[in-house]
Amino acid sequence: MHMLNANDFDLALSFSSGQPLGFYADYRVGKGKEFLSYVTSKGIFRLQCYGSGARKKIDYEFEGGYSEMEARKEVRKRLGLDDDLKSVYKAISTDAFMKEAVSALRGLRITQNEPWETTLCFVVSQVNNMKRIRFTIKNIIERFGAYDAGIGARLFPTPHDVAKASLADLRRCGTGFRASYIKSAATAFAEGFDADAVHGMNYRSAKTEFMRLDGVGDKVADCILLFAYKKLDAFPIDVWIKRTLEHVYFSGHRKGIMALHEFAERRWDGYAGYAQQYIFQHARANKIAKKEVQLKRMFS
DNA sequence: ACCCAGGCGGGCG
DNA sequence: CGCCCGCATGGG
Repeated sequence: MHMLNANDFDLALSFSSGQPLGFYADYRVGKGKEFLSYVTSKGIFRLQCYGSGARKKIDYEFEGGYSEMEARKEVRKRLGLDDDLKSVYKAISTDAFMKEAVSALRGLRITQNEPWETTLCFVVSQVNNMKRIRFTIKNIIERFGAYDAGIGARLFPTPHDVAKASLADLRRCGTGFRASYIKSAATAFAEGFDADAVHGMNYRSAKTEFMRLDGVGDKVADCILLFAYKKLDAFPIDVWIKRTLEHVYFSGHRKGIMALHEFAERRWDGYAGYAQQYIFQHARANKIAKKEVQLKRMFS
């Protein structure tokens, strides 16, 4: 068992706020500890989180193709432990709404996941809900991941594993109309799409590169850049973000996606991705702007 | 019976 | 560019 210090890290929030980790990891609470386990394409990690504030600790163990140093780096990176939250909070606490969100969600971090895992998760996420996204991703792991007898579990399926699946088999995982997008993205990753090269690109170029994949548009591309490449200027705009920005900053007036991108870039320069995650989670937790939408619909 | 869910691609003007 | 539609599927 190895140990890490994890100041200002809230595992439950980071896990449950719609990030890839929350789509394929297992999480539970007990005995004053939180437990998290997740598979990668190379192995498995099991974590225990305990303590609070500046004395927060994480014990972890791993199996699979990782050296001690690689495993430690994997956990720190995966959980976002090296992010300087003080700087983040300073940059995104631009108004009363953001201060309230930060105050309510202190310790929520942006996780960093593998590009292929993240792509699969967010292609599956489109016009879908959290519960079914988790259901579908777990089905895909169970059905297509290679069984590792040493570990006693299925690893996260590689692009090749998924590319060779039939559309019908993908459908059986609950993917619905996204099956062809998934197969197409898996094929691209398996046949030379250079996911590693994207690390060295700026946000704009990286986004253009990912949007060439069938089934990856503006929103999914931003999710991949944020949650796999940690490009903090990425700002995924889903229905919640759109409604909430319109509600909080534009008196409820409707705005186009591009206008909202420009707004976020100006307002949270360099940290828009973090702002987005706090807006998303805070809006959902409090159903902000949702009742208003329903009322409008009733009287229109 | 309807609406909604971390959208996207294609067609139209 | 903008808007509108269909795309599976389960849950309120």
